[in-house]
Amino acid sequence: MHLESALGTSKFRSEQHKLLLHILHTRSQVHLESTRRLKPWDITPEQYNVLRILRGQRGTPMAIRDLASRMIDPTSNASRLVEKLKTKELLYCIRSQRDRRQIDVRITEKGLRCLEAATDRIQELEKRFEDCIPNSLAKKLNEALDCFHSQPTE
Amino acid sequence: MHLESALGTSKFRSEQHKLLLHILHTRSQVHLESTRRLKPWDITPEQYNVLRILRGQRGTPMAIRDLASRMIDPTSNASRLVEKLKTKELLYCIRSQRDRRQIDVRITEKGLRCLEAATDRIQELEKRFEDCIPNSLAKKLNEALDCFHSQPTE
DNA sequence: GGAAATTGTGTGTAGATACATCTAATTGGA
DNA sequence: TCCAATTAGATGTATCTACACACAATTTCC
Repeated sequence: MHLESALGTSKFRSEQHKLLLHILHTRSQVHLESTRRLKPWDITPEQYNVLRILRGQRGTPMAIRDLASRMIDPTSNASRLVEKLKTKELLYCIRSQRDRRQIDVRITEKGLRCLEAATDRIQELEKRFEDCIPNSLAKKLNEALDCFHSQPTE
Repeated sequence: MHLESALGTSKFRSEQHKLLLHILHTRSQVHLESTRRLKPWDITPEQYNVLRILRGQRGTPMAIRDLASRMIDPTSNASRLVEKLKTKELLYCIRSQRDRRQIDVRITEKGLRCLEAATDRIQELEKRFEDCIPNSLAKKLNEALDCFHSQPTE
C-alpha cells in the first residue's frame, strides 16, 4: 500500500521485484532522515559512518585503505571524506612509519564527543526500523541477501 | 557471513540492525552494478528510472512535478535530470497550455529504443535478486517495510 | 641490484542529492 | 478587482559517488 503511493504505481512483476524497489526506497528515506538528524552536528551520514568505524578501532589507527573497505558505500573516495573530517578536527592523520605511502587515521576526542551526541538521534531512527521487523524475518532476509551478494555479478 | 566480510565487522546489535545495514549495502551494490550495466547506453540509474516512468505513461505527457513524485529518490531536482535527458534527445518538453508554469515531458522514440535495449541488462540484475528471495519472505518484508514507512518521521 | 608490477593515496571530471532561494504564473480571499 | 499566498520549475552551493588517471613508495622477480 505505502510503497505504491510513494512511487505512484501499483504494478510490480512480483513480490520480489516489489521488495527490490522497497529496499531502494527505504535506503533513500533512511539516508534523507539521517541527513536531517545529523545536521545539528554538521556531519553527513557518510561522515558519521567513518567516525563510527574509527571509534570501533578503540584507538588503533587505521589506514585509509582499510577504512574504505569497511564503508557502506565501498568507495575509492575515502580520502576526500577523511579530508573533510580532518578540517573539522574530528580525526587526525599520521603518515605510517612502515609504509610511507600509507596514512593512518584516528578519531579525536572532539570526534568522539560529536559521534556520541549524534548517535542518539541516529539510534532513534534505527530503533524505529528495528521495531517493525520481527527477528525471525530479519534473520531469513539476512540469509537471502547474503545469497544474493555471494553471486558473481555477471 | 558475507555482510560481515563486506563491512569487515561481525558485531551487530540484532538481526534487525544487521538487516538495516544489509539494506543499505544492497542498495549500494545494486546501484553500482546498475551504473555499470547502463554505461553502454550512456545513461545513469536515475535517468533510467525517469525513462521507465515516462514509458509507463504510454504517450501521455507528464508534468515534472508528477515525475518527481514517482522517483525512487523523491528529489526536487527532477528538472536537472530532465535537462540531461533532453540534451540526449531521449525526451522532449512542452510548456503546458493550461498552466504556463508547467512543463510536460514525453519520452521520444529514441528514448524508447534506448530504454528497451537497457532494460534487458537491468532485468538480468533484478532477476538475480528476485531468485534469491522466496515469495512469502518478500511478501512479509514488504509488509514490514510498509509499516516502517507509515510511521511519523519525528 | 634493478626494472616491472603492485599498492596507497590524491585529484580532475561528470553526474546526483539536499536545501535555500528565486522567478513567474496561478489561485483565492477581502 | 487586486494583492497575498501558493505552486511549478530553475538555479546556486556544498557534499557525495564512479571512474580514470597520476604519483610515489613498496614489493616482486629475474
